[in-house]
Amino acid sequence: MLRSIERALIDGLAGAVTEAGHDRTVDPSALELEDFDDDEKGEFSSAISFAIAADEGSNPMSVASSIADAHEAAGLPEGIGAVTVENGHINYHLDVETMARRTLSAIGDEAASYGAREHAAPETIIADVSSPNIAKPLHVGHLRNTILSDALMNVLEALGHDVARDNHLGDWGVQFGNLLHEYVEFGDEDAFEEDPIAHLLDLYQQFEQRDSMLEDVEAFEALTGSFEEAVAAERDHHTAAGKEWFARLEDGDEAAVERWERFREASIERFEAVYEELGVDFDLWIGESFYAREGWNDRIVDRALEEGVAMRAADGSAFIPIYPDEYEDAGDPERVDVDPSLARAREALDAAGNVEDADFDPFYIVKSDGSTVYGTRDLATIAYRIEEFDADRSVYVVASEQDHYFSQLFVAARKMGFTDLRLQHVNYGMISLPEGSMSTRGGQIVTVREVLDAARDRARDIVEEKGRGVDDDEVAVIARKIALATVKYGMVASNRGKDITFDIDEAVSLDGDTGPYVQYATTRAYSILDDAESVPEADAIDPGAFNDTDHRLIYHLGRYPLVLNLCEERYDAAPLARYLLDLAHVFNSFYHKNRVLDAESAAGERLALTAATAQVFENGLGLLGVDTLAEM
RNA sequence: GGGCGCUUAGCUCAGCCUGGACAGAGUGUCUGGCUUCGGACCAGAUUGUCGCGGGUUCAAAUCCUGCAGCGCCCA
Repeated sequence: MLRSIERALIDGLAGAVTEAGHDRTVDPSALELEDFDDDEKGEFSSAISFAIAADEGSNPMSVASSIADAHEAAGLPEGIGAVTVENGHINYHLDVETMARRTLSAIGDEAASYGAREHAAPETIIADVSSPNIAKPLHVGHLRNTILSDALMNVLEALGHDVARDNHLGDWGVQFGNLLHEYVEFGDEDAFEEDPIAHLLDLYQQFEQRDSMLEDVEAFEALTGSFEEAVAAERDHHTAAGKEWFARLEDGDEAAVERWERFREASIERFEAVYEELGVDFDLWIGESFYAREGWNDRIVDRALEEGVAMRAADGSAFIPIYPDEYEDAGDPERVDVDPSLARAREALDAAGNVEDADFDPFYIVKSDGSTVYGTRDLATIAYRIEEFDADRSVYVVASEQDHYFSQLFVAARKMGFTDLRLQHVNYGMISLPEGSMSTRGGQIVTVREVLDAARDRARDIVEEKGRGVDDDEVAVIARKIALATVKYGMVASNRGKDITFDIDEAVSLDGDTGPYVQYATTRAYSILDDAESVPEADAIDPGAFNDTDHRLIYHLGRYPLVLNLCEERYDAAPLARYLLDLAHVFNSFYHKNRVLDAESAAGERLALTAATAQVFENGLGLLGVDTLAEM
């Protein structure tokens, strides 16, 4: 409703500007949506009078008045009750009765699909989400990724896109050769059965620590050179063995593949338990290994070399050269501008003598030992998504550490001739934990398991202390849902690009801007509705019966669809999370100021409004993956 | 050495992309509110060189630019 009024206002404003004798084009940015709280500003306002006055050398106040008069004479759009001029601004005021009637009937009619719509330009979207490496536990980074991408994809689906979530597992690469080697040499069957991921992580770290051991040794100059050499030789032996195991894996060697599959299956089994607890689901679990084992990587390499997009280096590696001026807009097929030929790279290489010093960035697709890398598999994934899925957009929900990598990948893809697909890196900032909030066990990673357990324990204490109408056997279930709300809000309430400090104490304290605050408001709405004998339909109420406090709530309910649009624009779920916090504030204030049940007037109207609010909470929290609670 | 990003109240963060009317929340601190639909709440008070300098503009937290600090990536 606000959206259609906004469009009508822009058209009307453009007409009024001309009618009042001013020469100025009016675009949508000329109109601003204001908060409902301010009587002076109205709900929509325009400052276009200042720009016109500056051009004409006239007074903004009189320009504004002339436009407002012209607009009023031509007729204001339906739903706008008045136009005023204040401080040179043109302010439009909603007709509150129309707003109430239209907003409440829209929510009543559309119910669970209020806010959702058919998209004018729907896309088929495939997104890399979560994407953990197998043989390692899920950590807080995966937590943010998984929760953000789940919410974002839910929103995109609600807005009419066709979305496939692909858990793009990191299940291929030389590190699994290393792991196979460690396992064969030092692995323990029983320990693996007991807790496969923990055991594999130990082996993995053991492999990696050989490097740091070497550094330690180098630090002690007192030690003899021969000891240093011995350590280096030991390290080299294991590195070579790891590479050999990965080569065996790539060749399909039975002993290698069989073990690797065990690692993969055990990891996935553990991951699935966590995902289920988080309440998230995926459409695809393709993983990097698929592209290696099904020949997609080889085809990418062949194609890149045959078409002269990639070049061989002296050491046998192959790369696609990328020039600094090509990065801009590579994600957008309509604006991308790259030169796939190698002429420029050859010149640069001649001038510089070697790849490192040349004036381009090499995007490697084959290493000197012939094995493939990340980039090869990501190019293969793009080819697959175009050929097998006919996707319009390939989305990568990956931490912003990878910004540079993805801008290179996108340029490389364009050079490969993959021009039909929109490529988008949805990056997000790092998560850190405040000092002392949780044990990080000597600098090791903080796992999703640890965060969830801590959140659940805190939530349980609070439910036991403050819960009302909660039976003892329900405490655990409710505590779990509250814990999830705290964690999800902690991950998604900040704009995705920003690093966040996740303070579990603050998140679970349930005071102020937290997930449980929104849950609490919803529970209060349910509680009122429960006590009502019946809730009137939206078209059976008198829209003139509401007061200012009611209007404020209605206005916020009407904003909901605009908020989803904003989420799509930014590819972020944070606007939705914050909107629901706002709505909870407004609703809490509403029922404190206004009696609902047995009110002297407008009882039925406020019940209908309460029902509509509960509906919007359900819809919005549902997209964020947060459960509502009848009791808490 | 090169590139990207961040810097707004004591703390955690919106607002910036698309410039506009006194810069907003939460938290903290202080005050008030339960015989009334659930006090995990509400009402009020308090808190700012919008990192620093320069520029563009009728108008800059917002756009451009230089610098500083922090983070990340590449080498």
